[in-house]
Amino acid sequence: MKCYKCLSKSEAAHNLDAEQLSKMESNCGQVKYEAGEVIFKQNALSSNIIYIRKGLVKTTLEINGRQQILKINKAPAYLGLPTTIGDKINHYSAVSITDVSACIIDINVFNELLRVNSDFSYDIILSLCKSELEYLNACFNRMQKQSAGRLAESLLYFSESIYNADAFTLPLTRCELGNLTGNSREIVSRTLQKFHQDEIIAIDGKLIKILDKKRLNQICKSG
Amino acid sequence: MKCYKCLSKSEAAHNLDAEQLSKMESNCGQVKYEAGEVIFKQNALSSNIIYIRKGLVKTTLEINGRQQILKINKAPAYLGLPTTIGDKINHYSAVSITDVSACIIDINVFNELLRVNSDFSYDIILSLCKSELEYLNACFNRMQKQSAGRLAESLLYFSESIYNADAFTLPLTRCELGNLTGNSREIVSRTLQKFHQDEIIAIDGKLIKILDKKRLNQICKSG
DNA sequence: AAAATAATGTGATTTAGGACACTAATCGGA
DNA sequence: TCCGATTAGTGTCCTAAATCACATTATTTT
Repeated sequence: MKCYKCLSKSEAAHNLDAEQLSKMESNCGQVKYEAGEVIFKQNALSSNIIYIRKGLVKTTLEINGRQQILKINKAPAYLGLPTTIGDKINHYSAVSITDVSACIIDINVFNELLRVNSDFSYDIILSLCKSELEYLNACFNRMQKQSAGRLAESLLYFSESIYNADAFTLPLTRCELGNLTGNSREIVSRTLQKFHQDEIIAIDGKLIKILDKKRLNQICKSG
Repeated sequence: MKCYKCLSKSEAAHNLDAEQLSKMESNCGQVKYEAGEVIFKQNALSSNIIYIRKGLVKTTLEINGRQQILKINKAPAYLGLPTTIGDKINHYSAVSITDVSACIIDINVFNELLRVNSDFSYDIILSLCKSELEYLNACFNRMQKQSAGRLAESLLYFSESIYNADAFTLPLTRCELGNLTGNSREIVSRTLQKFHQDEIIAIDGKLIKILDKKRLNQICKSG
């Protein structure tokens, strides 16, 4: 597919002219991943920028056998800008959690585009800044809140930022939800159960419906 | 002082030509802060980029009366790029923890420089990427390790990244060290005491000397 | 130098949440 | 359609760490 008529082009890529787009196009692979595939791996050499056109991807950090899900990345989004530009090796892994369509862009071409098109590079700066603000928020959330607050935050995040719906199918297992929120699998189970009992949410396996968003927000905010 | 002969210019600013530097110079204030002064405040409108030429600054996030120190920023460094470029209001505060010399750069001028000089903007992208990788590391550190591991990490950070010395004067109170590492004041006291008893460090008030770096590293890594 | 304020050290108590052990359910493949 | 393998729920126990409550020191302030 040609980049210039791509409908899921990134905000930044709208600043590229025909020549620059065709340059990108000829150095860019279009790939499809099924759910659960590794897109790139922590500690591997990083030589590509990934642009997610469709789907959800988790970025994870693993040390000493312990795994932390850093973020749920939703299309459209660049993946691994920091880890590809900021260092030679990947500081984290990326794994698809739904079916994913992605463009794999050569880092050298990407860097060249950053050099020649300042509108493009400014948009990249913007997105890096916004992503950092998100991380800081998440950092606070995880550090200063306790179990229920962190979990409430995650549910609201899925509802508001990922699915834009009160009811959704959680794309993660309880264990992964634990890795995302810094809880054990058991605590996730119990806390969700508790929310269910209190009629804040309804659960049916992975299907979750937020019944009392106000109360969930309160739990999230008060910690 | 003229920017073009400034010796503590940022890496990025070395890419600016004479004209661009003079543009920056005429829209830039040089300010000195004593330890403990607020440089910018969370929730205030953000209209300046701060460049720290000398000193240490803590960035802090406060919600519901709970405070989290996000990072100890050491000169030379830009402060608040994400919060100034990424949003209209500051998502966090910055407070000097030593005497600080800083340049206050108007955001509009800074943005203009990003637009006209792609080498400058590439270096800014680089520093944003590196800073994000640092945050991710810190995030993991704080999430997955327990008290002693987090504290060990902080001591090593001060020793290796801030002071480049085994002995140093901690620039934070026990309480602040708690806010940085996600511990209570009491646990910080007790754990430092414990390290002292085990002859891993020597303490005299704020003076800290690392005696057994190997063991401290091990505590840091194993969590 | 005295008084006020803030920072630190320490014991006792409480509690959130992790670990383990097991059962039940659900999924995915041949 | 059956079987092994993940995934989920739940009770019990235990530990790390927060909190409380003071005692004790530094540091400012006047």
